[in-house]
Amino acid sequence: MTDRHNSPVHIPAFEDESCTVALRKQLLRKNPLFQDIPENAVDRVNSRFRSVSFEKGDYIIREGKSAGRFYILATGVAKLFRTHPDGRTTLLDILSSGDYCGSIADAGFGPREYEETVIADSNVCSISIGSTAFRRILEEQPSVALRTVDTLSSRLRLANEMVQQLGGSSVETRVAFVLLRLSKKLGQPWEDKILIRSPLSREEIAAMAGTSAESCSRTLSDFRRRNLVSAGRGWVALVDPESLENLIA
Amino acid sequence: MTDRHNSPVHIPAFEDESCTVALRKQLLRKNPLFQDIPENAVDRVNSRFRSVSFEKGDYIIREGKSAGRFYILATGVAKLFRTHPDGRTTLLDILSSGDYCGSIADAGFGPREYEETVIADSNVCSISIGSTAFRRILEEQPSVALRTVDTLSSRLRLANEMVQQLGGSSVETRVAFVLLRLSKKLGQPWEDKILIRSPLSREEIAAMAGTSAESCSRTLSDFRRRNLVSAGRGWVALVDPESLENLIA
DNA sequence: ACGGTTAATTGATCTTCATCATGTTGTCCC
DNA sequence: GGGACAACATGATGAAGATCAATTAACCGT
Repeated sequence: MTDRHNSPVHIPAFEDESCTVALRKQLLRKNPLFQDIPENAVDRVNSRFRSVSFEKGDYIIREGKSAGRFYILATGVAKLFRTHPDGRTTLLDILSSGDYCGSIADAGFGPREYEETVIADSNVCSISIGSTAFRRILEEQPSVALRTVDTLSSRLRLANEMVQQLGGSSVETRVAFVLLRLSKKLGQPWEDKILIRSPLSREEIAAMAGTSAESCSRTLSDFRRRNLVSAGRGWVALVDPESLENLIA
Repeated sequence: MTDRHNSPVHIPAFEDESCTVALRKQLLRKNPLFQDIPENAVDRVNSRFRSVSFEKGDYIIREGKSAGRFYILATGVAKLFRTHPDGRTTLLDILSSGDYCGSIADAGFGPREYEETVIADSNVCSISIGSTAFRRILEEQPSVALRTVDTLSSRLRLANEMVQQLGGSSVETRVAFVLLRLSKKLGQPWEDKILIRSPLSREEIAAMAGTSAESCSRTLSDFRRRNLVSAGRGWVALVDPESLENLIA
């Protein structure tokens, strides 16, 4: 387990970023959703949001609670999951800066309660808006609506890919798939590898890949032997993404 | 196997509907996406679509083919699936009247090729529009954009539910889940039961539930013994949806 | 109504993976 | 730097389900 030495747990990616005012202000313009709104509309849109911070471990949204707000993450990471009736949990995604969660649909359409839970996995700064107000923006700013449609389409495609993987692949393939997906989203170069910038236990990878923590551990050990990944307590880095990609195809 | 006698294969649900002009014209107004466009815009929007028919077995869209069109089904059913590299197939959804498929994103955003395949499972009439033209409608008619966002959100939620099921449940649960989902979408009362209005082989149910045709058959046999479903060659009807629902929870 | 075709069923076997149990090691905190 | 705790690793076992094989019977055409 030589991998474990010189662990990356303390490199900046894993530290809290501060949630400065400047950052919160610039979030809108950096966010894909608002990329092409006209200059003169930025302030008006911006003023409708308010900022909200969460401590690590806080619920951002919670299954069963009454829905109605929409959040965009500025800094930090959060975990999006669904809970089975028996208490087990399926990790659907890890959200980071620019990602959003919550409900867009309001009273008329869709469920009145959140069906997913989002928990801050580090300190998180976000901006937030009520669904109804957000819908007003969508009406007034067609470009935002188009971007929203695009982003939702893209998420839907990812979800469908996941359904395909879970439905028809081995544990090895599913774990490889999850790692690649996370690295594309949260990857950061580190010592010739791609480090996944999020605390990530075996249990959590397992919850994403639809397997058990033990099987996940075995698979990672195997990947390590084949020099495909480095992994330690709470972190994973990809050494050879191409070969992992081949495992899936 | 007394179930099999008096098969429903020939009741109207399974017959082709004709694709009349009147029907095609009314499609827009019945479709959720266009439900609240102003009266005076209907014709303008309508004129941008063109109608396309498909014979049973035709490809409507095909993985790997260059994307760029958007289809709304008027009559008939079609199957939406993804193909694994090894040729196996994951059935993601069964589309029927009012459902749509294809790409909304155009050149700038998203992949240039379809990532899913849709095959007509009966004769299908649809209306179709280029992605770019559709985006123009989204820009001009905010209500359509909102509806599109809502529908995508709803589909995404369904996909996430599916991920949860596939990731953490037994074959029995997954099959029950798939049957319930299909019955909600394609259910039709028939002899005190809810018939699923679509040709549906064990293989296809299996492809949706992420299992093998044999396991699916065993599960259905068991459900039949417990008086939860009726099923024959190519069809399934729910006898006791409540109990099936309990299997999932 | 009668065969023929092919989906569906059922049984037997083998593989994969979840689970349980136990040992190991990184990380945190002093 | 050292001890404690929790995460991780790994071995053994069993259960769920995939796969292979053989039989049955639903539906179709005539």
